[in-house]
Amino acid sequence: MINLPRGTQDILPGESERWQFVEQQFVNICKRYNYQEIRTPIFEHTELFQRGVGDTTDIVQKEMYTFEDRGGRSLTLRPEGTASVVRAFVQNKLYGAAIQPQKLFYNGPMFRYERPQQGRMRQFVQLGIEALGSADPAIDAEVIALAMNFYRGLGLSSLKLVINSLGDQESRLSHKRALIDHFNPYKAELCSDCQVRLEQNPLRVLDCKKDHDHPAMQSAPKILDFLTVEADHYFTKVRVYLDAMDIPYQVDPNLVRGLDYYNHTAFEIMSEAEGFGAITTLSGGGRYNGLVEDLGGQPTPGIGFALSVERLLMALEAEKIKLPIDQQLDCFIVALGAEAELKAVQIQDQLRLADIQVDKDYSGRKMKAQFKAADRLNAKHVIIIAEQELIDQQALVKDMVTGNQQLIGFEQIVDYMKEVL
RNA sequence: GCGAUCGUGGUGAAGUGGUUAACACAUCGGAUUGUGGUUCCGACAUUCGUGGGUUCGAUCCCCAUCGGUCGCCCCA
Repeated sequence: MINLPRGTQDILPGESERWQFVEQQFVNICKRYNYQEIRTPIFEHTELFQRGVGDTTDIVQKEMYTFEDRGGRSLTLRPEGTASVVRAFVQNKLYGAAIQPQKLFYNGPMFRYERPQQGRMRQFVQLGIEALGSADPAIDAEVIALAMNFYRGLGLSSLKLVINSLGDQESRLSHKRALIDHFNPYKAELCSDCQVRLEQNPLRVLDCKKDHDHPAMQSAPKILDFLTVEADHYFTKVRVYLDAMDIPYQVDPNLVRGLDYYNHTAFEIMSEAEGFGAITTLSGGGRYNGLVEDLGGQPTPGIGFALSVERLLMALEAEKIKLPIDQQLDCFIVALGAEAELKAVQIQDQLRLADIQVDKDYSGRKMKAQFKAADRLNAKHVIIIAEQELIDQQALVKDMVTGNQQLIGFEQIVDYMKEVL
């Protein structure tokens, strides 16, 4: 037997309905916020992620599914969605479109080579949005609002929204210098990862879990103290908009996202539900005003977020939220004998063309077993066709809830079913 | 990359160094030759992830390997 690759999963009937529902709800909310779907390839040139996500990130350094195709090109299964969307934005000249900002959403599998655990798969599905072409703080708030309202609309309540500002380039440079000056005296005491981070990306030292309790961590210079007047003003406005929409949040000055392209607004939404796994992040996002330029486009501001469907379903489970999914079948046809089978197939087809959901037995089982099958499928009605029915040219239609049955002429079945359903 | 833990029929799950591997559910058949969710009876693992070792003998002991799960790191 060949098993599926580590860190992947089959989503089977019974479970797939939950995925469909959640994905449909996401499409609906995106429509309400006027975001339109974009579909990009599942793999891209490796260079896109190296440049877009950032060479120093864990994603690029150790988590990418990279392979060479037969033409010798280095390709990579996308580890996240933003780089591809921005690439498409530049390549298709969407910056020239009449409608600005371009408000896009996507839905699809992402791939990262990691050890699987609860809430972390090698292939996982992200739903995300990107708004390109506006540097208005109201868009930042809109993106956050869409995320929060999506979760709340599904019934989740144990949510924590954490936001921070990473500032503009000037803010970050002065902060970076301050961080290096601050940590250098303690460099030997930090974990090996952090010693490297201090060289490459000092900001990420701040969200190290190992050194979290190191005294130098508590006293480290906060980015918020280094924001330029403009960056500070921007962050304030984002918060004012969030307040106006009654979206509660916490400012966490240590929130640093793992991807290099972020600046200004960064946020994460976590579940605080009991019984949730060790990983609590449901989604994350932020602003990336330099990314379009980094990927060869004109300077264009952008912001977006992505959420994991796996983790969303976990959160719904943890909060014991029942999704409105009812597995029912309008009608099941019980047929006995070859001639009846033929009639059954004919009637079944007519019903289906009339937009009625129908199934029948395909194992030549006895009536009792066919009824059992109808019952298991939660059929609302059973249509019986056998010897006597063929003679009379009418079928026995049984309401499975009340148990009532009625003889209906073959020609009238479609109309009758339409009426009772 | 590191750590913990587990691996018995379609599923869940007991079990022991030694002639028949509990039990439950599901499935199928019958009681009821045209009627479901109830009941009763019967059927259903030459085999205990894979390979090797110890032993007269291993599903049970040892080693290796593969796989699942959870955690660390990091992240969605």
